[in-house]
Amino acid sequence: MATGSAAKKQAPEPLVVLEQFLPYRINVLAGLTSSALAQIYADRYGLSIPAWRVIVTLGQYENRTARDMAPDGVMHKSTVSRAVAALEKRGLVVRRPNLDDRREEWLALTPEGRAIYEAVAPEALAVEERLLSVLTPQEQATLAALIDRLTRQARLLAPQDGVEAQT
Amino acid sequence: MATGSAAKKQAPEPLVVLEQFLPYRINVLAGLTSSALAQIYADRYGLSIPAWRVIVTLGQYENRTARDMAPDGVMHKSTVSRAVAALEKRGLVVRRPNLDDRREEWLALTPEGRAIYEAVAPEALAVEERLLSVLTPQEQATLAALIDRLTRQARLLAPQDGVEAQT
DNA sequence: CGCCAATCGTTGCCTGTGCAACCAATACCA
DNA sequence: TGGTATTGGTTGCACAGGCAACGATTGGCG
Repeated sequence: MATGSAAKKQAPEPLVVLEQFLPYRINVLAGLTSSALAQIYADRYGLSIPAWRVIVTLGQYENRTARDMAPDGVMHKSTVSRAVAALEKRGLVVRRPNLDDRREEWLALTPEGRAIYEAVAPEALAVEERLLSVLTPQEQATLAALIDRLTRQARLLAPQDGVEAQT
Repeated sequence: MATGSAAKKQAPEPLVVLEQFLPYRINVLAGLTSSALAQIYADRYGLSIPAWRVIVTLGQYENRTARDMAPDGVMHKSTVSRAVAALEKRGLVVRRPNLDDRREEWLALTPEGRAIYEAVAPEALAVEERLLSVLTPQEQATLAALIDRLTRQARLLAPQDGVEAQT
């Protein structure tokens, strides 16, 4: 089996080459982009990733419930809960009870929250743009489509989101 | 200013649409693939992501130092340190002092470690394959190339050092 | 109508990990 | 040669976030 102890200290038979393993490469890319963005929304505005997502979602939809912040279970509900609590304490988000269903609450940006949103969003978009600047528009579209298909497939392979469905 | 308060409770002017924001989508995909893989190496073999990476790297290169486990600062050195310590305690990895430079130590898989490697690796590859099964070989190559270019670019935009792994 | 199940959101607990300070060993250089 | 800078690796500290149990409310079905 294999080449014994020749060449360059390669193990008997390398089954996985990490640098070519797709999940690894996606994770590395995700980490790098997160890190690039964190320079902006964390360092400069004191926003965590969950907080940033809440802000952006509310900037997009005006008012939403906490559950809507994590459309596909992308964030855990406890994560959302704490992010919203922090934003509320900072006066960036307000809650109004939903009188039709008092289990949930409406969330919305305060003027201060919207101000931050309008400051951070363009900067985030600028980072995205610099990132994508190495791809042609054509390639960007291709990438988006591929990511979509992979994401759909990954959702099938990942553990069901209804994990907490059983009491 | 835009359409006022028409339609569907859209905010004044949505600057960022989260679902189309590339860093977000990459992060979501990364999270899903990690989650799919975690079913295997975490649930079934009790390996964290850092531990998995150490095992794979050692399966690939026989012996390496701890620093080699994180080629581009992909993992923080403290993360590697603790992962190695845990693997050593479980008897999956051994350390030999490097007499030429006693600051570092050589790492290698024990027979038990290699056994786990040989059990986990094929399963991980199977997940990758199921993931990629929605793409043609052509598309897979395209994706790999695009990810590479994005990763290179992201490395320029990210702060020179710390990047972390998704859980 | 009444009871059980499901849903929204919060919180205590615990693990993982980034950060920075630190130790030991080596490299660099005047 | 001696002193300082660098590097490999570890560890205390703090904090984020997943999990699960919980309270409150609502829905569904007999």
